[in-house]
Amino acid sequence: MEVRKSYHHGDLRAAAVEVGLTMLEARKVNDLGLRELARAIGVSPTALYRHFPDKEALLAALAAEGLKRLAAAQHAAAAVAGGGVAGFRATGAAYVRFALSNPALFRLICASPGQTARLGSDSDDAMRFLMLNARHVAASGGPDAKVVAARAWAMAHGLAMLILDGQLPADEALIDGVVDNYP
Amino acid sequence: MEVRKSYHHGDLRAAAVEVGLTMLEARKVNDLGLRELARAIGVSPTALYRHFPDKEALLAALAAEGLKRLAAAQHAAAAVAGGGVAGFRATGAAYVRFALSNPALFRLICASPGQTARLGSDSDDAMRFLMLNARHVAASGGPDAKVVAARAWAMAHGLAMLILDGQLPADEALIDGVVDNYP
DNA sequence: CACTGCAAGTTGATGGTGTAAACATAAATA
DNA sequence: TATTTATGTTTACACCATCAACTTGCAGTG
Repeated sequence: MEVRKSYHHGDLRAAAVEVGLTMLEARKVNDLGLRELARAIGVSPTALYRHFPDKEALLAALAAEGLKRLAAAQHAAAAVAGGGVAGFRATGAAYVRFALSNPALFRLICASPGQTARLGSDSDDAMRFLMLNARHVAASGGPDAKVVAARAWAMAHGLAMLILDGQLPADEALIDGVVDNYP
Repeated sequence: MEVRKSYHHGDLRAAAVEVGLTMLEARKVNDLGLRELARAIGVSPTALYRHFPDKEALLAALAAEGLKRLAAAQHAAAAVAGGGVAGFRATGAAYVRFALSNPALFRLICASPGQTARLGSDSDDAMRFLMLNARHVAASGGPDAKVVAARAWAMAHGLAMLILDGQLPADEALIDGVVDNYP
């Protein structure tokens, strides 16, 4: 972390997000502290309160940036795999891979609710893609599209969480088996 | 909480677990504090250190008791539903229902790793039941039994977590749809 | 029964946290 | 240039987990 010459920082908010994300990369649990972050940036703890009302808002900003990166990773994976079911599965695999590569950030994303995703609505971009594929699968005479979507999301999410919590082994073959041949 | 007359408590360890579990019932996140618990029991904070090496061990004791209750709930549900696939699904539904009814405790259970479950081994009782059913399903020409087991667990776990984190609605119909018709 | 040892409580202190209030500085604006 | 305003700093408070040293009373032995 570089030393800052001027009394004012320049863009403390951006620095907080950037340094915060960097610090999160190195940990398995989401235990980032406000004072700790301020120390790393080289600023007094209370300076952060000029840019975030409280610690929760700070973490929410980190989570928002993390969510963007997750979405980008999913987009990229889907693009590589092409459309259709292959793209759908690639999206799920990317979700799990992102979680395993960024444990603390992923946990932070989950813990920052934003708002409850309404499975039917096309609120989010990822949600739109999820429902699109779910409808496609459901069309060929299966259960309701919402159920298909919830199942796919839950499976990827549960797999990621169980591995992160050390309750399932981070076995690549297992992950592929679970994600790649569903539905 | 009753007042204690004697200098010594009698069975502080048991009281800590009991009161701790009671306090967890009232919260959505696992933010139980050591001092807070001691206060509720009516004992000095450091007294707990005679029975637990640190806060983590305290929480692990709570998690262990919670795991017993989860297992009991699953057993009961399976017994009611009878054996076979119906019992299997009932186990999954009980898992989700337990999580929704005891959010903080469930999160605590997940956060206390114990040891990584080896999906093949019959280490745990619940694990044995899971693998038994997975083998049954897998026998009728499907994917590997381990994959079936991981999928079922991940789906129940993911569904519970997404609802707890407010990312999926706690819609009873959705839960039934996801769990009841799988696999 | 008296004495003694040890388990299980206590108080007090240390360094950590998030956050509020008052003050200081530099940049922007009139 | 003078003043307002955004953005820092210091200080202080209440809370937390944990350590060390002290106290209490039950249990077992002489």
